[in-house]
Amino acid sequence: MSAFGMDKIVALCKNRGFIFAGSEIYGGLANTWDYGPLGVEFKNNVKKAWWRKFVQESPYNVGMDSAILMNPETWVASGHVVNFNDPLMDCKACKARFRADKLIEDYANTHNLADVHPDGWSHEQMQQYIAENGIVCPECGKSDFTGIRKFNMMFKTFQGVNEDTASELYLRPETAQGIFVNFKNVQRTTRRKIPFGIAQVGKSFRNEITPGNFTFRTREFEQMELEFFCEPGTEMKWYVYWKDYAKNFLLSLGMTQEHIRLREHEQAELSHYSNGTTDIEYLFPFGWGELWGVASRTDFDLKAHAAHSGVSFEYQDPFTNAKYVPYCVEPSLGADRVTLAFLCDAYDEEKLEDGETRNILHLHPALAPYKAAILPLQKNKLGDKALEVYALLSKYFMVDYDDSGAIGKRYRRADEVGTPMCITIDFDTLEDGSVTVRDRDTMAQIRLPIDQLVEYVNNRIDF
RNA sequence: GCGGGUGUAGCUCAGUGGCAGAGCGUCGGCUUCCCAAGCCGAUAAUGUGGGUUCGAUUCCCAUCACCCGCUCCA
Repeated sequence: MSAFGMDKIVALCKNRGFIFAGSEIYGGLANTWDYGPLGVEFKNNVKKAWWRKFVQESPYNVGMDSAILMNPETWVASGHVVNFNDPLMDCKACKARFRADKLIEDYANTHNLADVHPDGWSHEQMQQYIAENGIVCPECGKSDFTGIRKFNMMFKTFQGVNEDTASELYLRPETAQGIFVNFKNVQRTTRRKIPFGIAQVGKSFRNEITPGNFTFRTREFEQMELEFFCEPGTEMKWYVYWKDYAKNFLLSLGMTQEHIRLREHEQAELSHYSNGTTDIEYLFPFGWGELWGVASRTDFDLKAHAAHSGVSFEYQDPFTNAKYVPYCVEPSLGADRVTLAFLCDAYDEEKLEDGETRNILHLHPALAPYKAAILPLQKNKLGDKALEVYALLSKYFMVDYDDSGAIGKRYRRADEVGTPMCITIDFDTLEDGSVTVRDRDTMAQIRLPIDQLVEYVNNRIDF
């Protein structure tokens, strides 16, 4: 377990403008969160870092940004319409909740009724079967259920003016399908040869039954997904490759190694489409939580869309002329989750020699909302010079300017939001054009000419 | 969704059936000028909606939100 509770993280986020509760003035809306001025910088930095490693610096991958609203047939093909749709019923006596199809399956199994498969049944059929066979609540043994309520994890909305079934749309529950349906477009226009990948960052929506743990599980969330296409038979090599690549990404941005673990799914736990899945988990204050799902998905997705749309997703290898539907390895990362993980990992309360405590975020400089704080040691006489330095650096970086209160207090303010460098302007600055750069983590101070600051900060934020 | 708990200032907490308080923070002024100094001043709150009452932040009901546990979870 981490040393600090989530309440400390939430309090810091609220106090310093990282994350606010959503729609607060109207009494809030459960489990929605708004990123404030510092939070949006921080999260954008996380996304930029991911994009740099997975698109910009990758010899294999290209990016795209697909629409949230997609033709509903997409979700029929992907299986989400069927599998994201649970028939729920509650026991009125003991308030326990069950899936009606599971109740019937369990009943069929214990009574050796091999030909009872409720998968394709209507709700009326299931309800009638439960009543006729006197299926009882596994919890309390009574037979007093509510009616079946359809629970679909996908958010539904309407396109156009008519709110009828024909204009029904879903908000995408994952970004991946937007990549799959564009596979041919991207491959043709970029002239990529297998193996190559398509990356995307974007919002997804799932009507989770139980969200919670701050921004860890919300109904609206942002994903950073890569769909990597390779030749069948090579997928295990790439599966291992991206698993390592993903873990190294977290480590290169300073995440504590002991707070990361890779959990390989058991054979029985694997989804029907996967022949290998690993969760990269982080040790949050509330326990281990999944950050990154790395799954070998075989040719399930492309084949499903090919079958449903009638469009062929066959790829012809230009060297061997062999034709095949590519296999896919999918490392899928939660943007809000990994941002929260970096935040929890960076949070610390340091006891100082004088007995005082300072709150500090040891964020990697690449992720910190502000790269530097510009602090004039004296407001009236040094303010103009300090604003010059601010103008110079703000062309390239997010920097803060703070001239209120004692210098020590301003250092603490900067420490608390993870600003890695504090640049102080003093009376010598007016004479020789040099400033003091104070390091957040070591508190060490060095003297630098103003014209070397941009290069210095640039080196510090590299990863 | 179920059970329990909690809602007072930006934060942490007092308090009362009859004018709602402190510390911290924030802002302004004076002073100081390299690690939360000091003084002066300012700032702002009873989650929401009903009910009982002459009067409710306080008592009752509902609702919303949050926390803990359960349940669920591509």
